[in-house]
Amino acid sequence: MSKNLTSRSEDYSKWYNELVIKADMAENSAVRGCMVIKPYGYAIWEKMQAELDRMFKETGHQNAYFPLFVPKSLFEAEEKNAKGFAKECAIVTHYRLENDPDNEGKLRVDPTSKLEEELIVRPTSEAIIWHTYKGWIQSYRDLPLLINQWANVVRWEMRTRLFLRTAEFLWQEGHTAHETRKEAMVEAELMNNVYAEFAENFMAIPVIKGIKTESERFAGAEETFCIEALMQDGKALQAGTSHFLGQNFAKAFDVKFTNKEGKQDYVWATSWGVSTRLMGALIMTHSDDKGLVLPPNLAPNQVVIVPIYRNDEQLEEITNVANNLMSELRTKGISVKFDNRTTFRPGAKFAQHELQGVPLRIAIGPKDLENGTVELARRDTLSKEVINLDNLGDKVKDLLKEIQNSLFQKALDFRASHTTRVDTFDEFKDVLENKGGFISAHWDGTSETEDKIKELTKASIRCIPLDVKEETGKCVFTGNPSKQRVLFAKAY
RNA sequence: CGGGGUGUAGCGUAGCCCGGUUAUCGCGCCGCGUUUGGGACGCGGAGGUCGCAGGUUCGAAUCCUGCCACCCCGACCA
Repeated sequence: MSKNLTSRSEDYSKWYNELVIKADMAENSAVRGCMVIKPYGYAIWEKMQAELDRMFKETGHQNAYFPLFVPKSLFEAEEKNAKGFAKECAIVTHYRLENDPDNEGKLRVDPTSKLEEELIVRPTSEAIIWHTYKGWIQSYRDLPLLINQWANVVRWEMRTRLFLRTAEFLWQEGHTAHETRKEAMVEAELMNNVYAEFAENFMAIPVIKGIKTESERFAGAEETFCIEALMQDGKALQAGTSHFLGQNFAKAFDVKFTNKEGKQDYVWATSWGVSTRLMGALIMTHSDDKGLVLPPNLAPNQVVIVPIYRNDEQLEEITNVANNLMSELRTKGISVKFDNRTTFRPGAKFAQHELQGVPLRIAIGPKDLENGTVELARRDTLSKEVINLDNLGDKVKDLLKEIQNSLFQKALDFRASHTTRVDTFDEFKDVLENKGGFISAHWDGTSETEDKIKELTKASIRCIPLDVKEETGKCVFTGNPSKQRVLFAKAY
């Protein structure tokens, strides 16, 4: 089995299992494609949650929680949204089991417990939330309503892929209500910017901000903003979306307010979300054949100290040095772990910490005790140096910052070298097949052309970048006039 | 749901075509000892419904039938 992380998606699955997540389905269960998030993986998710939560609150949002179950009548209220998700819903039809008279010791669904109305396990929460908002919004004084929810959702996909498309996943979903179209649009773009900032500054993943074409748009949205990232294997990954929902949901759920002029109007809405899919993005952006590479901002442990010793006296001395070092690092806000397990030898520990992506490793052995030094090793470059203990705290702090930046820069360089401007369809196919990555090409703006290209090449329009300058040209497929280039890629 | 593939110990596997001792090997696990600056070594040990059910046979991991599960490709996937 190939260990090459940069080749194909199946290989990533191997690493997920080894590193942070195990897909562990119950035997004979109808539920497929669920995931177990192991403690180390969950610690990373918690880091992401904490930072996102901070950013949401800084932009005026509050957290709340809404039910897992959505009555079918509410679910179907916004037609487009319902239709978009109809094919991938888990549905609760009964509420009780009973002993199976034909099968000793087994249970069966009690047919008398059939629900009057089926409950949909939320694939997203617009319906239940907008139903609730109706009771919360009467006046412009109740607006804007800026709420976020951390939750799990279920989407019964025909085919799942660990991390990137699991049947159940964790995410946050923001749902906001506004007085005006303009304000809602500003909010949708603002949150897309928050996601971009988070991806780039915190996760060290460069992203393209853009809007989706009509056919890739969220069901029920009028505009979908997105951030698109490029993975090491040349495929694109939608890392987050933020939707301007117009008045669609307000109308579907009858959410009206009295405006400053005393007139009734429907509110304007947005919704936005990122999920545990970001952990897939993290792995596929930075990891190498030795395992995970974590940006320091996301690492549960930024530094690990490994003692190397022959006897108890040496261990004691090393422990003293390590304890001093740890308190120095901790006062500088650096998270550090002393790996003094006696059950593993140093080499095994090195390999384990590399697998887990700990950004910096400090080894302290007998030679270091003599010389007042330590061995400092970087996970990202795999380089090692022996340095003096003096001012080690500052050195470590600087190095962590440098690793964070260098991971981002490396990913950015990769994206730049895998973004190709293309003007003919032959070239388009050639680049897609032999190089991969983003293709910047002219498009005539029609869904027909987009569909046709997707059918022929499996590449879709990932987004219409927001920062692209207008440039007249001819559609790469039809030759019809075009005003700007869009980004194509094969996507997960 | 269509096409292809695979099910043997916690993981990865040999054996299957051509039926025949106690089902192979590696990793991992447990015990003892020696080790410890890049995944240690020696000795000893535990662990198996060979996916499930039926059939053929003196005898089935191996042949036949049915079923189940998983993986890949497609359909599907804001």
